[in-house]
Amino acid sequence: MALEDVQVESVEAGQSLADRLFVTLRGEIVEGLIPAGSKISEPELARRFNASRGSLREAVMRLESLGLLERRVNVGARVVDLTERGLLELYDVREALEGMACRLAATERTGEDLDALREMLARHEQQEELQAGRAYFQPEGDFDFHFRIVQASNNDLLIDTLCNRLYYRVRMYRYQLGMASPRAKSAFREHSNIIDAIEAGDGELAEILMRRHIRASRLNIEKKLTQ
Amino acid sequence: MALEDVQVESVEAGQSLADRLFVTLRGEIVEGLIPAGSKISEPELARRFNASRGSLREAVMRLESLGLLERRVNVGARVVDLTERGLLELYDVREALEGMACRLAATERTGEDLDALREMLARHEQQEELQAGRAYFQPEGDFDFHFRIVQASNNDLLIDTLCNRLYYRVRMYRYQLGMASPRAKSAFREHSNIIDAIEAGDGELAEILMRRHIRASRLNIEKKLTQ
DNA sequence: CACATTAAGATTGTCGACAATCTGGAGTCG
DNA sequence: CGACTCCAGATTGTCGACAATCTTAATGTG
Repeated sequence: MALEDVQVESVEAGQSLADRLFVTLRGEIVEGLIPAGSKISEPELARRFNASRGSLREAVMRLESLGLLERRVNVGARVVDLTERGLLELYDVREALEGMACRLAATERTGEDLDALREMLARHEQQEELQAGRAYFQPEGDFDFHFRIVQASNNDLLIDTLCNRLYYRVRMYRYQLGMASPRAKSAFREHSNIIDAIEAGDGELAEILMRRHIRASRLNIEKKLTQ
Repeated sequence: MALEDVQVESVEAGQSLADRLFVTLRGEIVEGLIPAGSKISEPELARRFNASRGSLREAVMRLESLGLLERRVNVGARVVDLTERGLLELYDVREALEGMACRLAATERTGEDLDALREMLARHEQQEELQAGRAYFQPEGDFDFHFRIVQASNNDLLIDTLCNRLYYRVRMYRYQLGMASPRAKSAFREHSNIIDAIEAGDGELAEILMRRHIRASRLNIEKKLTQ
C-alpha cells in the first residue's frame, strides 16, 4: 500500500526535510515495513532518501521521543519491541486519558463537535449494516471515534498526549499484532451510548462508559493472549 | 552563577554532550533563568556552552518534545508561555494519569515500594511538625510523594509519561507561578490515606482518593486565579 | 502620514568530514 | 575446547561551513 506516499505528499510545503523524513519513517515503522526490534542504520537510511545524515538524525530523534525508537549512546537506535505487556500498559494509560477526555468533552464540546460525532456515528452504522457482523473495520472506524472524542475535550495537553504521542503506538500494535477486536456490534453500541452521554453533558457517565469500553477491549485482548 | 557547570558535571560519564546540554537547559527553563516566552538563539547558546550548534540543536529538539519549547520552521524555538489555562489542563491530565497510577500501585506494589512510601510519609510528618502549618514542605515533599506513587505503578509507559514528560512542566509552573498550595495539613492527611489504600490493595479507593487530592489542588488554584 | 517595498543582517536548515566509540571476528593462550 | 585479547570495519557523536529563509529597519510612494 502506498500509505506512506500519501502521508508524505499530504504534507503541505513549508515543512523541513527532517519533517518529511519523520512522517515517512513513522509510517513505515507503524506498518511494520521497518520491523519491530530492527536496528536503524543512519547512513543506510540517509542514502535511501538522498538526505544528509544530519537531517535523518533529526527524524530519528523525533521518533525516539514518540516512543517508537529506543536510542543508546554510541550504539544507535532500534525500533521498539512489541510485547504483550506493552500493549496492556497502553490500554491502562488510554483508559485513564480517554476517560478524562470524555468527561471534558461532555462539558466543553461545541455544537460542531456534536454534529461531527453524530455524522461519524451514522457513517459507522451504515458500514456495520453493510458488513453485517463482520468486524466493522475497527482500525479506522474505531480510530476515528476515539480521535474525535479527544479533539472535543478542548484540552490541548490531553490532545497532544493522545493524538501525537500515544496513537502511533496504538496503530503500530493494531497493524502488526492485528488486534482489531471482533466486538464490532457491541463496540458500536458503546460508541453510541458514549456520544449520548456527551450530548447530555453528563461528564461523569461519559467517563465511566469510555473507561468500560476501553477496559472491555483490554479484557478481550487478555483473553486472546492467555489462551 | 556556575549552576550550569554543577549540573553538567553531576551527570555521570558516558552521556553525550547533547545529553548534558539538554539537562542543563531543562533546569534553567524550569527555574525561569531562561524566562518563559523568550526566544532561544541557537548560535548564542552554542557559544555560551562552547558547543557546536548541532549538539545544541539536539538538546533544543528534545526540549521541544518535552513540551518546554515550541519550534516553528525557519523561525526558531521559544520557551512556552505559562498560562492559567495551561496550568489547569495540566491538573486534569495529572488527575487522570495519577489516579490510574494509584489504582495500579495498589495491586502492583512490592514490599519495598510500601516501605519507601511509609518512610517518606514519616519524614514528611516530621517536617510538618517542625514547620507547624506553614506551607512549603510541599514543593519537594509533594513532588516526592507523587513521583514515588507513580514509580510503584509498574507501568513503564505511565511512568515515562508522568515522570519524564509531564513533571518538568509541573515543576516549571511551581517554580515560576509559585503555586505551592497552602494545604499542607490536609494534603498530608490525604497522602496518608492514599498510602493506606495502596497498602490495603484497594485500587478503586486509591484512585478515587488520588483524584480528589489532585482536584482539590486544582480547585484551590482556580480560586486563587479568579479572585 | 500611512503603507508597501526592498535590502541588510541574522538565523535556521542542510550538508559533508573528522574523531571517538562500539561491534564482530581472527588469533592466541590456558 | 573455551575464554580472553586485539585489530579492522563500521557506526555514532561532534563540528564548521554554505544555502535558504525569516526579521527588521530603512526607503520610497500614494
